[in-house]
Amino acid sequence: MDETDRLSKVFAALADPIRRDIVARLTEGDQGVGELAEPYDVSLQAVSKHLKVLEDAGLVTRTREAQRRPVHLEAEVFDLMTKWIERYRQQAEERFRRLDVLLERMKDEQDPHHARTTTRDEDAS
Amino acid sequence: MDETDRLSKVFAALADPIRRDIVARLTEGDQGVGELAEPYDVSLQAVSKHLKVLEDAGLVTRTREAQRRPVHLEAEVFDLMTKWIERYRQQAEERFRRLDVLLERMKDEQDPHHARTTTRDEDAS
DNA sequence: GTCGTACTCAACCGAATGGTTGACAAGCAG
DNA sequence: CTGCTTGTCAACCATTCGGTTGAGTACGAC
Repeated sequence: MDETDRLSKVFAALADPIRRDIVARLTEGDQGVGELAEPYDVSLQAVSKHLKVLEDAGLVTRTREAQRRPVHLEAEVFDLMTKWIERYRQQAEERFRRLDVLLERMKDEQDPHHARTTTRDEDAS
Repeated sequence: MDETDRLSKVFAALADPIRRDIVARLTEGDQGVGELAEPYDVSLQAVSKHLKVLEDAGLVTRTREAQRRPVHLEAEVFDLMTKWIERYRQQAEERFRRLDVLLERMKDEQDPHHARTTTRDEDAS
């Protein structure tokens, strides 16, 4: 499984509110499937499926401890997302910064053509 | 649309590799639908749909400029994700830090029961 | 061994997703 | 007005997704 694929699975896993909530609650410590399922108005099997999705995304691992199967959060995967987001956020912000500089320069030059249809997109191109 | 809903849509939008790539390319500047569609082996209509998903998630806005409809990246939405991720990442890391302290204390006390079946999950519970 | 606990697996179902093609709309260019 | 460009909308289709119920498995308690 390559990184693109992994990233897709992580984002898809966190697209579901129940799964996001499970991840949130797991930061408090490992929990069994039954405990995790309790707050939601769905069957235990449904939660078991959600956990499989989280596991496939690498967000969670499941071990065995007597009859219980404690679920453990693997927080390192967050890094993958954070890296992706930060990379493009920074690029986007850099672009906006350059745009601001450009606009500032245009203002300084007192450009008489400045009054023409100045849509944001035209400025940015 | 509440924040949970919004977050779900953003994550879902970025779960698709084509949509992630479009977002990445838009950091270079606004682009028309045709330009955006060119690299992918899917129809223009398919890309148009992808853009609608990104727009519904608030990641992108579409304006009109003659026949073209330039697509513009709204980088602020990244913040929503980053906040969510960071919150739980930090909680998770805090928990691991506490766990490390606990383990350290156990070691210091030279606990003679330490040799029993020591799975990672047991340690964490 | 038998019972209860804690789950998972399998089959099914309706809704959503990602793709297609075909028809339509909005705006220049002649 | 006609035609070309640039997209969108609508209908359809196969696959995936999130849920269900029912059966099965793994383990500890008795």
